[in-house]
Amino acid sequence: MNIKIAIFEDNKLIREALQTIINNTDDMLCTATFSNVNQVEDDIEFNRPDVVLMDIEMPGRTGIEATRIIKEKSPHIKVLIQTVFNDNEKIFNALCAGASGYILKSDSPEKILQSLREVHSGGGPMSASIASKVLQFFVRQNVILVEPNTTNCDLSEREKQILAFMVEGLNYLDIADKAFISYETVRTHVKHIYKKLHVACRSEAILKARQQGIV
Amino acid sequence: MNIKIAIFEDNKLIREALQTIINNTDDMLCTATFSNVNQVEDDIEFNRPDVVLMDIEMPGRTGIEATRIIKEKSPHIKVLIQTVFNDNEKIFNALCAGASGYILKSDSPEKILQSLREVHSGGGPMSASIASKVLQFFVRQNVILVEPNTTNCDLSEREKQILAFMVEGLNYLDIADKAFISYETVRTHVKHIYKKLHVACRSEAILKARQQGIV
DNA sequence: TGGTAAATAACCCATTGGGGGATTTTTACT
DNA sequence: AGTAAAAATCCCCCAATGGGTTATTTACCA
Repeated sequence: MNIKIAIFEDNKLIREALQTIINNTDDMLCTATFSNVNQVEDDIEFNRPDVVLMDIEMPGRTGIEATRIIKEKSPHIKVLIQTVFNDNEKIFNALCAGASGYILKSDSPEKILQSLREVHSGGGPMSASIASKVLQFFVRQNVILVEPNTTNCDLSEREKQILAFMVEGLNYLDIADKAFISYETVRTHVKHIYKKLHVACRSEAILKARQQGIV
Repeated sequence: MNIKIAIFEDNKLIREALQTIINNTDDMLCTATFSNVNQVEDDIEFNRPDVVLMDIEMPGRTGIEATRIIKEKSPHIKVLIQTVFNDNEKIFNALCAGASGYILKSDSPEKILQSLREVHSGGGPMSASIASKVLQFFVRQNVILVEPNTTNCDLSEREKQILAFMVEGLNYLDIADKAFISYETVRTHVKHIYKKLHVACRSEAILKARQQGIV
């Protein structure tokens, strides 16, 4: 029943402190600790934790790379990133790598334990101040490029069909065959689709289609 | 020198209260107030504010639509969204529409004035609790689709130059002129860039370049 | 000193995208 | 019912893009 936790942390003192804290908690068990992520694939393979507490800064491979590897191999394992830094881009990268939550090392033990429980139950704990900065970073960096469901979906049924074929990777000729219309008609539809979606090329249209669930 | 502010707010009491607060502040001037956004194009055209204080919920066209229109026509105008709601999706949509910041109507006048100054100077004020919720919403909704800095940046200096020209919107011929090389060489570089960035077309390359700060 | 990477350049060819224009069918609205 | 708008269909022209291949020169590194 206990939450099985693995710790990746290069600092021995911190590592052992975390282990002690976790093992003195009723509903948790620290089943393994590691001082680096160089064998993270094997470590995870053999240890099978529920949650990984991951230091973002480590000698050799970083915690972000390790997070990506873990989430690729075992998407069900939650990763809680822990760091001394408050670096928007690092946090951003960690989130992209699949981290479930993000806490600071300065957070209290109670906060850490609570965050471990939260990620385990599917939540995404993150200190509000961190979240605010990251969001601003997103907006500034134009990471948020999705136009939400407003201007689109005035695609006609036929246009949606054509777009779906495009998402499948078909070229105009193949789409023409599948849709029983001429090559030129496909092109006309595609032009209309681009205008309505405000895109200029195929891959942008596909991106939007996916993001907005038009397909 | 004053920050010129336009208010869009359907509630007359709130609208006039905001106007009074702003006009009693040294560095700000409320140059116009509107009870709806149905003529927002013209309103902005004639009024030319620095910052727009926008109610998200209004009869007729919503503040989100208005925000998108404003940012399309006048990207330099900052929009500060104000609402009684704390709805992740609404906030998300507002951000996508180009809003610079997001505050609650329950925020104090001081907070509102401070936020107006922040957006005007390029910041993105947002209550930390709102940001946290929105971020979690993003992660859950898989809005964040960006592959962070992993495989790229092995671009050569020359390739980065070419990519920068592409970001500026130049075509092959113009890039060739600017870089003092032949059209064909530009094309060769571009092909290499695409391979290294794992993209298949110009706009994808530009997207990655922006997101990963290669430019 | 030989191999590798980068920069340069050229060729061929298919596909794509943008600009028109045109006709017919369907839908919608008065 | 009649008309206007939108959708669907088709065609042409042409510039730009993307992929592949090959080749030469330079520079650097092991």
